[in-house]
Amino acid sequence: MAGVSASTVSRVLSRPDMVAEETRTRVAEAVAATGYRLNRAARNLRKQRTGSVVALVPNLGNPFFAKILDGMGRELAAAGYDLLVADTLDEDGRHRSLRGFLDTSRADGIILLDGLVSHGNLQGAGLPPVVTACEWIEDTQLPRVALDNRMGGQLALAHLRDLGHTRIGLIGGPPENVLHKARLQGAFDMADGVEVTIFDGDFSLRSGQIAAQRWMSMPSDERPTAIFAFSDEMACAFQSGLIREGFCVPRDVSLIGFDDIDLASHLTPALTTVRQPKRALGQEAARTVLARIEGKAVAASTLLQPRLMLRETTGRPSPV
Amino acid sequence: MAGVSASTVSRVLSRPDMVAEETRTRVAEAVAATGYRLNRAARNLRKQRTGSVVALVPNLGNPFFAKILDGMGRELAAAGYDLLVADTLDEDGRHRSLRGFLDTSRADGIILLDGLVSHGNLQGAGLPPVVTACEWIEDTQLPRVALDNRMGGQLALAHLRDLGHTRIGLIGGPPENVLHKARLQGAFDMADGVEVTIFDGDFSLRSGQIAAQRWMSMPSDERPTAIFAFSDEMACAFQSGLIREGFCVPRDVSLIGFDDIDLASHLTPALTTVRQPKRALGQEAARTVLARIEGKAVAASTLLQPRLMLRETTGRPSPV
DNA sequence: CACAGTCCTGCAATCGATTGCAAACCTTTT
DNA sequence: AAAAGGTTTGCAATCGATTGCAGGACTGTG
Repeated sequence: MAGVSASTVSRVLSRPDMVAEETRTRVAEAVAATGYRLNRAARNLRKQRTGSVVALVPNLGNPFFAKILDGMGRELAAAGYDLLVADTLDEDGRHRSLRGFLDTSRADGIILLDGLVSHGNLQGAGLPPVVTACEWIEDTQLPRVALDNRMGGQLALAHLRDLGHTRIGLIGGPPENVLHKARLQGAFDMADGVEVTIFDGDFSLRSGQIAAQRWMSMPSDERPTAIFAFSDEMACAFQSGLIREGFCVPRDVSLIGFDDIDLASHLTPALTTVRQPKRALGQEAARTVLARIEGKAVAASTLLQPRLMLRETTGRPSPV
Repeated sequence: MAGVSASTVSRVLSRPDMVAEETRTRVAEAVAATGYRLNRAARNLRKQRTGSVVALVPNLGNPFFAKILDGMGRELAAAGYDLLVADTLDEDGRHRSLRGFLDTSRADGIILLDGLVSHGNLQGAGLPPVVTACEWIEDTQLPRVALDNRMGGQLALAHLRDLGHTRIGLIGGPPENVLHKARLQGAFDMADGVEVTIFDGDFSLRSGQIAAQRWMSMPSDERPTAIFAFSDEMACAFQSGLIREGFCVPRDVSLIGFDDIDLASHLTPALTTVRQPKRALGQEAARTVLARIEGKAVAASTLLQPRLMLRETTGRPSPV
């Protein structure tokens, strides 16, 4: 050692101003010389905190969540917190128990990105603060950070309607999904005088492909002249399904997606879509848990604004 | 309590067979009734472990890594470990110090997915075991889990050559990148009698776009008749850049990518590419750290096999 | 009945950092 | 010179689970 007690070392590291100049440098030298590293488990035990935040995502492999986690991770790292990630779904797509994560000795805060978790699990004393992000859980008081999905739906549909489309198809998500419901509502807000057809979907490429088949199988005078897909993946698969069969976008059908994934602008034709500020969502979610961890009050709901990205897949309906 | 000491409770939870049947149930009831939760910080302190593994990735937002993390996360969760993620790069793309993570009180093991970390940081006693995955660090003994990138390069180039191409362009990665070097080597292994042109790249969409411009600016009798891009993103941007100017794939140029991202098969035309088993890479990396954590010996290098995914972007060179 | 052998449980030390309290030292004022 | 105030440091308790060791209870055998 440097001839001082452990208390002093601790103080040098946490509140250096409390320690005399000379002692401080002596300790600092000893720390450097011995390569001393603070033991986090001991600190956590004593301080009753963990220094980490858990993000619970339905599917870690989804690129959309990757961008969100990126924003989240940076914000947390800047505040000195670690980011722990875990799936809410097991290999078979069933929700697994989250009990293990809802534990103050595991994490100081939880960011939940899955809206289909039963809120029973999130009740009770002694849990770390929970914030929902991107998705949210209905009938619950948990703070929410999300895109204004309803507005997103409005933007998309208004755009198509403004172009003159009166038969519009929607490729939605799972019916229970809150994003699906909110976007649907937004779409219907703007659907006066529009005939809306719903194509089932689940945000995946596969379901976009299926929607394409269904569209092509419809009599041509009944086909929607425009499609609003609730994810870029579905839009992309829809588009490629059609092009593969000789249809042309936007000549035969206008198409608008949702998310604005990086690839959207590099498709041919480039995909018109509703942009979600993904990194900003992650950052805002992180800020919100951090505030809750520090016991500050936070807004019940933080809505970020979507933006319409006009590119090449939408146009006026063909005459006739 | 249930009328027993803390020791007994601890034993019920960790080695129940050591405890009498009756005591065990009594304790179990008390645990259920009081909602007792074990404090992980205390356990970690006592056991000198953390129960978590850190994955250090160059860019959390990259969908490619998302898939890898997915496989990794599942494997680790099954073994009772948490997955912590952190970026090796700061907002400006500079490498930040990893000292903080190389600490046994932070994590029991490290999976490093960035090949450009100077190995000086990874030396020294008292560090948790480090395993490199996907990328690796040259001149170092760290265990590696990666795709056989050289083989991937061979597959791609052999395919193009077999189709009859003799002028082939490569869109590479950053020159220092180990993946770039390995794929390049593989490509040259098969380049007998082939005139190879290198287009600079960095795996990003943007660089694919730039390569497209360069290709189009070449005199048509000097243009490579086939392109091998070292990432699907670059291939995709290259393709869209060309199509946008009225060129046709594979009529005017054959194109093969690398990775097999989900979208590859939903582009038009669908992208021929070299598939990386992304989840398997993550799993294998996880298994390897776990083995190292348990002190087992592991292979110095685990290579997974790439697979050629034949789709629509490659064909024979046009006559003339 | 005594003794050995099992089985179960509690005692107490331990992991390493933090922090309230008080002692020690130093400066300034009366 | 003594009292008052301020600064710096160490002492010792604390966070909660784990585990080697020892003692107590119980069973079976000679």
